[in-house]
Amino acid sequence: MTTSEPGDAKRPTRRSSNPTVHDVALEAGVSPMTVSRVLSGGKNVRLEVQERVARAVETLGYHRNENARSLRPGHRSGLVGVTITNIANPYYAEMLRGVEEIASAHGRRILVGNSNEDADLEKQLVADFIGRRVEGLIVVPSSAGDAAHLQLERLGGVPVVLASRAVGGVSADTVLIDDVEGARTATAALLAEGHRRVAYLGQRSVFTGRRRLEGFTVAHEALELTPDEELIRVGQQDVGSAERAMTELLDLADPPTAVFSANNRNTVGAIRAIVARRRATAGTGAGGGGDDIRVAGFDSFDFADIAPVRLSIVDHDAGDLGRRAAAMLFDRLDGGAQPVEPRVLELPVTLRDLF
Amino acid sequence: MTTSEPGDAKRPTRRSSNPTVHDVALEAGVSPMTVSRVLSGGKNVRLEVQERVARAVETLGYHRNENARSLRPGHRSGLVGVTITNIANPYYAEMLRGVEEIASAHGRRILVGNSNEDADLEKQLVADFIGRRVEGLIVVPSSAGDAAHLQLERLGGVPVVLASRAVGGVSADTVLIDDVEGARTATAALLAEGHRRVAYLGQRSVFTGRRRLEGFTVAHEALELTPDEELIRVGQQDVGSAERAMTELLDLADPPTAVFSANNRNTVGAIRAIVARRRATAGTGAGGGGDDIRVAGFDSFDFADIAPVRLSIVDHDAGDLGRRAAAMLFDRLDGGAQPVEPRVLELPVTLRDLF
DNA sequence: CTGTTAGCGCGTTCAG
DNA sequence: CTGAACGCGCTAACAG
Repeated sequence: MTTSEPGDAKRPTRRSSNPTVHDVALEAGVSPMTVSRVLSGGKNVRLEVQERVARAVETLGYHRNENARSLRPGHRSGLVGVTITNIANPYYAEMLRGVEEIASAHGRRILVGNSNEDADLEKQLVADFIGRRVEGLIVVPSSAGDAAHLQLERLGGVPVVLASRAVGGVSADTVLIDDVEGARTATAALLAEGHRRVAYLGQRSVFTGRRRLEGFTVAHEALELTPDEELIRVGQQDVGSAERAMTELLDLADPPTAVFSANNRNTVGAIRAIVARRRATAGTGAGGGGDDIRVAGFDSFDFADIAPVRLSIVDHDAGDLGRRAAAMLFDRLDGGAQPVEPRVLELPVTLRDLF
Repeated sequence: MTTSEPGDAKRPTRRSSNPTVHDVALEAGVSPMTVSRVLSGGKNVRLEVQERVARAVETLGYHRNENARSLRPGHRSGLVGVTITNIANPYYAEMLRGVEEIASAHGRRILVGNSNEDADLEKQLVADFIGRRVEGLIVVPSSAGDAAHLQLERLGGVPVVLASRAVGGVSADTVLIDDVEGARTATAALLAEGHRRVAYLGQRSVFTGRRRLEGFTVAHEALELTPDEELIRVGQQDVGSAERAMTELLDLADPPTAVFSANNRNTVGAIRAIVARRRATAGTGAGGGGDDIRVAGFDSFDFADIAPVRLSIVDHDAGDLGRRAAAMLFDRLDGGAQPVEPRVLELPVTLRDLF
């Protein structure tokens, strides 16, 4: 044993490291336990002693070690894990803010990870979060790969809320937006105006994309129409590829007269293509394609209301999505007795004409 | 050797709680220490035993408790705290993604808090983060209130990197973008085109706002001009108020012929006002204000390149800001011997004409 | 190659 | 009103 200091103190007064209750106790001339008591409200401690301790805390710049604290039985970590497929996406950023707002109100902090649509990465994140003893998880599930790691049993009983997307085979609390209805309404509006060649710009591999394509199809079927496969373009992830896809559509022998776009990246790309075409054919009197194309799209964006096309937007509040998901989680965490079976919430959307 | 248990187990086999090394050890028929060894690479453990342990881990759904782990001396928490004035702002969202990317590459997770431009909230967040033993902090300092809590001494030696904004009186690593130069260049471009009544839309209370206004002023002074105070509008936080401010400017007896806007909210608002005015005076031949106003603004946005005005944009990469800030932090954390004095990095911007 | 001991910072339990 | 002891989960350091 033998660090064997001459004046051997049990604790060799470490300057560099963080001060502990012990250090504060020394400084205040009391026992660690008294410090602990003061820190948790000061019940049963003389006022004078409380002040002495408070002063010591101040002098030493003491911060109670939450990690050590959460080690005690019964104590919770105060942490919630959030994994998002792309933090930089303004939509999810707003969702994240909603989550943070509610978590904060419930005295929790959020650990945030970016899964980049990669199920393996997501799995690692979740495992790490559980290792840090998060009390719950909010997950925007990645579209690619297996999702077995989200099974409740695999999570060691940590409750999870799926946001924005559901996952096949995983039964958990889920908050979605009404993708099908939004897409259906928007498409129906285009068809009602008489358009019969309506293009679809979006995804098919992502959950929301599938649902929005379904709404697009359903709207057609309600009028006993069948969407032309040639007009369905999927897989564009960014504005650039969306613009190219739209340009291709405009170049068709029988181009669309309207387009429904399943997300704002595609909407912006489509409008760019339309504007570019309009400029190109400006003086020619050709009128070839770009003019008076009607657009409807999911999700708003900065300039939606002064876009130079006739535009309708399927609106919904990402912040609300985050708040609802968080509320659902804390309902399980803090609420009393909960129903065991998972709940699915589908948030409504509204169609807004911007012309 | 004493499993020593007729009746009394030291550990009463808790089903509900998370399994521990102890539980895994029991399941695998080894000691906790062996489990620990396997978990940290399996050095000096027979392969057969490793497999047995691995199986036990799998069966029990064991996750190593990182909080307990980080309690051991020398061990670090693997956490970095990030406070942002507004997570939902796409600009900061992208910055956050940059931070996450680098943190992830360095094996750290990020704790994220929203300060909402409130110094008190920011202080609480920072205190809480330190309580959780974050290894470092990345802070977008709030504009309102005192910032004493960001002093290195108050932080108990936890390194902090200030991002996007500096703070008076706080000397810490800082990553800024070149606000002054960006604003100067953009304004100079307008003046070079002959404009003599150039408006300013932005802030004065926020650090970046002050710097951008400075650039605006400097550009004028370089030509021995003085900006007209009447054309300087500050305090608009959102698109709506920016639009109103711009409308007021257009209503002046001697309206501006160009406008420099210090952020994208203001730019979008300005363009809206201009477009609205243009529409209102369309048939009248009055030409009153809205037409051919020239715009230059800080920060890009969705539709910048098809905006219906002559527009220039001061561009910079928020993701890069985040990556640089994080890199600076990890330079101190993981890099060997570091310079003690704080470093300030000013990222360049570029002016881009979109017409 | 494997197990035992001890203690990281904190707070509950029980004595004084 | 205050303090001592114990253990939360984990892993260096030291036996064996």
